[in-house]
Amino acid sequence: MQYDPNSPIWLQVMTAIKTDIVTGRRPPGEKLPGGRELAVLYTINPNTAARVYQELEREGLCESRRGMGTYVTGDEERIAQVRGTMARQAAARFANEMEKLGIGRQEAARMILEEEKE
Amino acid sequence: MQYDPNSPIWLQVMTAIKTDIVTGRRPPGEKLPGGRELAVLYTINPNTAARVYQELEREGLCESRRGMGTYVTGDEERIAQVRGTMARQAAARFANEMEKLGIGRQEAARMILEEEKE
DNA sequence: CTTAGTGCACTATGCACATAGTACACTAAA
DNA sequence: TTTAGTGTACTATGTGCATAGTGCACTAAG
Repeated sequence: MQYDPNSPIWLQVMTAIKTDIVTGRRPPGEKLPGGRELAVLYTINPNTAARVYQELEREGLCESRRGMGTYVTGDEERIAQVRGTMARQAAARFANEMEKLGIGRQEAARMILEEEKE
Repeated sequence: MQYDPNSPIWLQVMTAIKTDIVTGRRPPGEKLPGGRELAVLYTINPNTAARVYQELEREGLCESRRGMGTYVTGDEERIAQVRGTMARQAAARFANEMEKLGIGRQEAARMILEEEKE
């Protein structure tokens, strides 16, 4: 994984796993990799990995049990709620950025539809 | 101005001024506030303010002249180019985020058009 | 020449992040 | 009971960001 130096690594890894959860790639109740294993998977420090799970737990997306591991929450309503929030926030941020650039919603939407994939 | 603690302040202030330049709120050739004055305007440290101008100069959006101050570049082509890049990058980032959430371009564009303003 | 404003280059401190390493408590399985 | 895997809690180090403060070189205006 490629990391942006202008943003904390724990936040970037957290967002990646968060996305896996809300899209169902990591289903409710599933066991997540152990802290030490996560560190290897994402080439980060075990302490940073622990931070990732702490923050995910704080958002109600997973539960850590000492000696057993960390699991995706079974609260599907919460997961759906977070997914909606993520989408709405992304849209709001984009609309805001474009507005600051003096580009209206019509034009912004058009750019999304016609955008080239690189 | 409100600062996001998960991103460097110099980058946030830089983006703000960059936006002012590409939208014409700060026209080509205009004198920008002095480093010490900028620090007061944005409630940041003079060193951080200096960093902002250094980075803006590195992007070819302003020119600093010792003893005279910092000025918006007169290269209007460069300004237009940066504006286009900012818009395209914002669109690409948004489309990518939505794709990761399993939301297609049609739906993403619809959200932009129908998004509520808060 | 003097002065004010400027860019620019330093030193120093505090903090968060990321790293490395160690240790302990707990759980499940052999 | 022993063992492996786990979450959790420490200490310690290095780095970048942001802060504070000082000083110097340069420019334009008085």
